[in-house]
Amino acid sequence: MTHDEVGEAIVAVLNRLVAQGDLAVEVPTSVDVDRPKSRDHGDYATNVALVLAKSAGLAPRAIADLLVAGLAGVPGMAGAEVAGPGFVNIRLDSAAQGELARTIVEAGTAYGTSSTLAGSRINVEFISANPTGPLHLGHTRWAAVGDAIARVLAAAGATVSKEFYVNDRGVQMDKFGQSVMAAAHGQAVPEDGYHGGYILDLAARIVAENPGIKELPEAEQLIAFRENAYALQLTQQQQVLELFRTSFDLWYSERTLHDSGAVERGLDILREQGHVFEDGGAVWLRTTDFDDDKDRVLIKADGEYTYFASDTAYYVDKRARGFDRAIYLLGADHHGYVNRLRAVAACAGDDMDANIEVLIGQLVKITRGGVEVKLSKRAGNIVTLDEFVDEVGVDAARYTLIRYPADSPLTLDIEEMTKRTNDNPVFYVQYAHARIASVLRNAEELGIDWRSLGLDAGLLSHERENNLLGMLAEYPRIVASAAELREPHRVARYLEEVATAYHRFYDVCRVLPRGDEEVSSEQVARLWLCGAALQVIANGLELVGVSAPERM
RNA sequence: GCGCUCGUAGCUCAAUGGAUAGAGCAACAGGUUUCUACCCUGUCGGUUGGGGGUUCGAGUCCCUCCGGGCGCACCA
Repeated sequence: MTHDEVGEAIVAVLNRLVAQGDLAVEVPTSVDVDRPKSRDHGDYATNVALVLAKSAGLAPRAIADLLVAGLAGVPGMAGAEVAGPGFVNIRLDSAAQGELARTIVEAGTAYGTSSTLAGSRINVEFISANPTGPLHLGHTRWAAVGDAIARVLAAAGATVSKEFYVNDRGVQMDKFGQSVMAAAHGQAVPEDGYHGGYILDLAARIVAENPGIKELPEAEQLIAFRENAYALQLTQQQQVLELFRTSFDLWYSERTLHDSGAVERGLDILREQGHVFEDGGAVWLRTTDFDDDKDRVLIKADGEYTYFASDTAYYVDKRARGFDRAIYLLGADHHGYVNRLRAVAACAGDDMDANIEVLIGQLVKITRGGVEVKLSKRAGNIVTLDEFVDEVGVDAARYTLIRYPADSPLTLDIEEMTKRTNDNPVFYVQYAHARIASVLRNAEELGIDWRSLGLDAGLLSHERENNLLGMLAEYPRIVASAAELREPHRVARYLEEVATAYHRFYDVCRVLPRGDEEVSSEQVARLWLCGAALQVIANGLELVGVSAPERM
C-alpha cells in the first residue's frame, strides 16, 4: 500500500462519514499523510483530524475516533489508532507492504519517476561563467546542484533543457585578450586585466599554435589573441564540466544573441508592453513597475547595449523557444539580480511567479585541515573545479555539494571529503549498493534464481525488513518533493537513510543459505527486498549523478 | 544608509506549520566462528542568537533587536 493510497483511503472514509451525517465538514481532496519519525507511531500518520477540528466544530480526538473506526477493514491496513492531540497513526499489513519489493524490482529504473510535471517545458540555466578563466569553486556548487535539479525535474516528467550562457561579448573579453597578449610579449598584464597563472599558459600555447601572431598589427593581433584564448578557455570549461558529469544541452553565446537580432526582437516586445522609456539619451526599462528598486538601462547614451539588454533578450528568446518556465541558478553575490530578472519577465508580459524562477545558492567556503583556503581571483589564487575534482574525485565532490540545500552557506573540508569512512556519506551510500550487489552476486553463484522462485510477501515481517520497505516506499515522494522544491539534497539525504535501513536489516537478517542448506522462502523474499533496495539506491544515485559501484 | 540572505549539539549540517528538534564527526562503552566491519548497538551532548506576536501546534510564518555573509553602475 503506497503513501497515496493511504491518503485516498482516508479521504474515502471522510466522505463516507459526511454522507452518513456523522461529520459536517468540507472534505479536502487530499490530506497530509506523513511517515512518523518514531516507529512507535506506526507506518503512516495523518493530522487531518487536527486540521478539520475547527470547521467541523468537534474536538480533534473525536474526529480522529470516527476516522479510526472508519479505517477498520480497509484492505492493506492492519490497524489505526488515535494518538496525542488527535493524530491518527496507521499500521500497514506486512504482506501488503512486502508486495512493494516486487513493484520496485519490476519497475526497475522507472521506480520513482512520475508524470507530475508532464507537459512542462523547463529551461535551467546555471554556471554561465565568463569564458575568461577556469571555473572555480563558486561555480562548482551550481554545476553539481544545477545538474541534479535538472535530473530531478526530468524524473518528475518535465522536459528539461540545461543551458550555459556564455558571456563572450563586451569589455571583459577585450581585457582578457589584452592580458593574454601582454603575457605573450613578456609584458606586465594591465592592472584591471586577468592575472592568474593560466594567462601565461594560454599565451604560450597560442603563440606555439599560431606562428607569427606576435608580428600582426596591434589591433589585429589583439583580436587574434582574444579569439584564440576564448576558444581554448571555453573548450577547457566544457571538458572540465564533462569530466564532472555535468553536460549542457546548449551553450548559448551572447554574441549570437546580438548577431541573430534577438536583442532587437526582445526590445520590441518590451516596447509593445509599454515599459520602455528614454531619459538622458539612454533607453531604459521601467523595472520599478514590478518591484525592482530602480529602473535599468538597456541602451546607453553612447548607443551601446548594456549587459542587461542581453539578459532581457535572452529571457525573451527562451520563452520564444517554447519554454514555459525559465529557472536561473545564481550565486549569492548575484542576489541583487533576482528582482530585476523577475521584473524583466513581467515587463515582457509574462507572469513573474510562473514563467521565471530565480534560485540563489549561498557561497561555499573551503578549508583544509580546519584552515580556510582563501579565494582570490585577482591574485590568481583560486581553487578551480578541476583541481577540486582531482583532489577529492567526481563522486565525492558531486555528492558532497548536492547533499546540502544550496541556499545555506557551506563549509567543506577537503581532507574530510577524501576520507573513506562514515564522515563521508557518499562512501556510506555507495558501500550499501556494493554490499547488496555482492549478496545478489553470491545468490547467483549459488544458483538461486529468486525472481523465478516468486515472492511470498507476507514473510517480510521482521521489524528491520518492515522499516526498510517503509523507506523504499518513500522514494517516489522524495523525488517528487525534490523536483517541486528544487532541492535535490532531499534525494541524497534519503539515500543515506535507505543505506542505514539496509545495513540495519543486513546486520540481523541472514539473506543467503549457509553451507549446504536449501534456500528458504524467507530467504528468497529477502533477496527480493535486496533487489528492491539495490534498485532504489541505484536510481537515487543516478539522480544526483554519482556512480553506483558493484564492488568496493 | 537601503536591500537580500543566513544564525539549530564542541564541529559540519538535517528537519514541506505537526508528536520527545535529528544525523554524521568528535568523546566514551560494546558487537562478527556466518552473505563486503567502508557495517551494527549503546552513552554523552540543545534556552533552535535574544525578545515579542499569530496558531490547537512555531526551528519553520509576522514584528523587533543582535551577529555573520553579500549586494546596492549609462560595469560585465
